[in-house]
Amino acid sequence: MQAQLATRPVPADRDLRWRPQYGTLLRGSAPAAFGGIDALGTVLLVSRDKEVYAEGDPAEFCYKVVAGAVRTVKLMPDGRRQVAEFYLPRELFGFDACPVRYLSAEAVADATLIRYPYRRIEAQAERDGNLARGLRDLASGSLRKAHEQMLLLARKSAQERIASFLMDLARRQVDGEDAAIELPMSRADIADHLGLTLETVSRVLNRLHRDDVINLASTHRVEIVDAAVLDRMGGEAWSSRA
Amino acid sequence: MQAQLATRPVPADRDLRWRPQYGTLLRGSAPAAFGGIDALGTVLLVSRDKEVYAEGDPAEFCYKVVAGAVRTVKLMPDGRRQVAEFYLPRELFGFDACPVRYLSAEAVADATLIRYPYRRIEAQAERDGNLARGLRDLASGSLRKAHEQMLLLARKSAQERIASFLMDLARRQVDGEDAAIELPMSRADIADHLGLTLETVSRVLNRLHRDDVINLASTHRVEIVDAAVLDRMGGEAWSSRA
DNA sequence: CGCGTGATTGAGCTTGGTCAATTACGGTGG
DNA sequence: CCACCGTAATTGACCAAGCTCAATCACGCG
Repeated sequence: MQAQLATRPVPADRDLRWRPQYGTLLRGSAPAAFGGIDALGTVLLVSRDKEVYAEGDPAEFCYKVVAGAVRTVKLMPDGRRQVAEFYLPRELFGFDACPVRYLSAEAVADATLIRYPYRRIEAQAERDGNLARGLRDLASGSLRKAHEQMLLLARKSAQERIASFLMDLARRQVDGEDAAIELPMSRADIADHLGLTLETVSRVLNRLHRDDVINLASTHRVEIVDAAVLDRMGGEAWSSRA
Repeated sequence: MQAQLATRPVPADRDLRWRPQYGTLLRGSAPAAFGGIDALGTVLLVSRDKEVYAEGDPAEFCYKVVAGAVRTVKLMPDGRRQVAEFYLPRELFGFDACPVRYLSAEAVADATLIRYPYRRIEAQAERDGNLARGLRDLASGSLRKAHEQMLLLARKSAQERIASFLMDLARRQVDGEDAAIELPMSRADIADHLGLTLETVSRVLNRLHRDDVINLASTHRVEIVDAAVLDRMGGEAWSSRA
């Protein structure tokens, strides 16, 4: 449902708007530890390809994705690009405890976000040990993820990268319908996340389709036909969850 | 001097030993914010290729390198390896706020470390705001470094990777003698850090030598002949420091 | 119904990997 | 002090995964 929203442009009269929060949007926030922060947030709509923040910006806010999707990006002067991470509904980003952004964040598809003032989150964390632990877990989680991505980029084949990526998305997907994955991002985005070209991404996806490991329901929707095979393709000795 | 120590085997009667701290070893600890923690540490000697900790270990301690060098490593079941980071004298590692190690740490060369109990560091940070900020900076620094490495692995050529690596080492080197870098690690270690093969590392280093950008004084010692060129080769629009 | 962006597919090509010697170096023992 | 030995580094020849360039194709939107 919210993926629908992701693909259809919001009738925005401005690229970047914010409004007082809606209680309903805030239900079911990510880890329980973050329950207390919703009251601090305001809703923010960002349309496709618009920046949430830019490299070099002061890091005053952090965010939760409600709908749509966000990518964090690092650029080289000549245009080569690395998509550090995608953020899906319910996920938090921009929580790095740094004074200045070293990545930019952009909406992959029209996105609904909640924005929290960093200062106030920190203040809250002073009082709420649970939240403080949540923040630390978030930080250590990002670092762990980054190191997994480094292994992927340094040592995995194109097919292994795609397989790992799809299984990761499948695990993070909100809905319970096991086998279907929304891919709100373009092939180019995937390529820049996995250190490949968009042609290679396309080729590998279609090969996996031909080999009946996945089903390309549409360009932005993949159904996993054989999760076990896909998982094994990813290389790492993952931790189960059949 | 301490690089010397790195290459010459310590006459260790045991692979892994610890002794009460030596005051003299603790001078000039990394960022000023960490001044207060020295009293909590004990000295630890680890000989070449021995583990400081393993993936899966509980993360009870964190460390400072006094002499020698350490690498953090991630392995795939089939043996493919990624060296996440090297740690040189004065640098801190193992400070990730996670309950369990997701990387292993090994001595690249015989190393002298100082080991701090994580709990006590945290307790200290409760009282010492400076230290707390130091820990946060360390975390955000690692994340930033990891993302730079992701860009390197995903998008840079072999030559760019080597150039970036050498400039990074040069900047981190302790001594003032500008142009000389100690490379305590093997070509294979470098390769596994940069997502290359050891043959490619060797070829590129020797090409840079032939092109008079660097001078291979010995296998483990590189002198930078033309830092500006090397820097430019690295790709990123670095932040100066001629 | 047509148009434009994004995806797919194909045909070479390049960079870096593989395999295989050969060389050099540090450490050891005579 | 020097010869020897084992490991690590270098170098070469060849190979292949994935990139580049270039058409097509197809889907979503007006």
